[in-house]
Amino acid sequence: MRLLLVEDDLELQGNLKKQLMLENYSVDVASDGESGLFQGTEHPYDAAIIDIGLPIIDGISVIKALRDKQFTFPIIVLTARDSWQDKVAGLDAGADDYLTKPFHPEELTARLNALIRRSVGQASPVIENGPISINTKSMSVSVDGSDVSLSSYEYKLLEYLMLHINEVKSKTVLTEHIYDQDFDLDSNVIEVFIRRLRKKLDPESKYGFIETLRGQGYKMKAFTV
Amino acid sequence: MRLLLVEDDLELQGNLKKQLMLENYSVDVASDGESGLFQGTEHPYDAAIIDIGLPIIDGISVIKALRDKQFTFPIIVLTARDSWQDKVAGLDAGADDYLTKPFHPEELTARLNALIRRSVGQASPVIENGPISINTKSMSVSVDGSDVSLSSYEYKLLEYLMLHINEVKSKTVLTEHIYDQDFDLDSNVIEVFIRRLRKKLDPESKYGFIETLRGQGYKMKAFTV
DNA sequence: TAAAATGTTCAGGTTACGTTCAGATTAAAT
DNA sequence: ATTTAATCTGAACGTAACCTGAACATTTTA
Repeated sequence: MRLLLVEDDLELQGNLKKQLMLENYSVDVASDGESGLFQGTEHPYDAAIIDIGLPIIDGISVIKALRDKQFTFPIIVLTARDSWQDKVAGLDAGADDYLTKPFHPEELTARLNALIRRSVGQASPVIENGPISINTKSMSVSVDGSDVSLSSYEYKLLEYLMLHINEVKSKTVLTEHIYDQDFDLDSNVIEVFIRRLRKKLDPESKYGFIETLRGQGYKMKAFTV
Repeated sequence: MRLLLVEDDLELQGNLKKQLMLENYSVDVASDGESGLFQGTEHPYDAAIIDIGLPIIDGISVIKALRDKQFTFPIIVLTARDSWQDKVAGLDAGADDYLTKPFHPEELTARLNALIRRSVGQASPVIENGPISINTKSMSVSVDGSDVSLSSYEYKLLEYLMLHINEVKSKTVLTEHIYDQDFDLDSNVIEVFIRRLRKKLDPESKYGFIETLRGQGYKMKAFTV
């Protein structure tokens, strides 16, 4: 974990850096707003600690500038003054937390840990297979980068196949996994949905995503890109 | 945004609830740890505010229990005592932030806003998506640079969708996050508000911001500028 | 207190989707 | 080569899900 610490009080800066390094962080320091902002845009930080009262450029402006440039790492504001307006201004500028000096170093590290824990988070729920990509969270599908809109059941079927790439799935199995209650198995719904999927995903049949294994079922072919 | 407020001082509870509702939050309250814990497990909250000193079950235990049960919404701890050990204990139990009484209500709402934004991966209080831009602080909305005035519920709905861009949200989920107490789910309020939003944000339907996924819900489409 | 704005319900119109069907194609079996 | 069964394919249909304008109810503002 790499941190940026922007603090003009050199004694405090040194102490905090020491404490943070004890907690196994890598720490870069800056002593004024300008170089803090520069550093923040140049390196990939996991979090930043920024004093409000800084030479050249004040802390609030640094935070605003970073957020404007779409940097999203967590930021903790340090404020010497015990004025709640300052804290609110910091949070409104895009900071995630603040600490009022003086504070116990344990407080800083506890908050840092909580913030960083939260800012990392869920892996992206995307399944890819060659030109096909599906996002299970947004239930969206794209082929060769362009979106394809599927109906509910079309999507369910595709998702199941994408989750079992290269496995042959019989119509019975597909039916069971797509419908909750048991369903009339004499129906040809699966055939119809497979047809519609093929048409939507691959109108010119140039890929042949879904293979038919007569008597056995269907298979989503694996593409080694 | 739906909040849970657990506070046994009824006067403070009332004041905070009023203040939070002014900020357009839907607020459920509890006055002891036991019912707070129960409520927290029963409804889908976007954040919780929990006092440390509570009857029946103390705040720390409530937080621990919620985190044990895998609830991940942000939690802010209120502490009457000015002891940093208490704060650290709260954070270690799984809280994301704390406030020491007495505090200014503005501080609470500023921190809440920041936390909720952060919890959905949004660092800045301004959320942009193609031609739409909303400011979660001033609750103002603009499309193509010109202001659009929304009613309270219209805004709540839009904000929730903007905080979850590209995610499909069912009418049930939308209802739960927009209203506090449970609400008649047979109603078609969501449909009506979606309709009004579409009309106000995109009168000529040239953008199609909000997509309908039949049987699943609505989705705020991501615009890659 | 009246008027305006907002929230909520209602009812009828519209459409997308799931489902079925029937005939055409294809592959396997004899 | 002929038969048979499995799959393909386009189209049709009925039904919820959704849309939509307006009415009614409630809260806020003047």
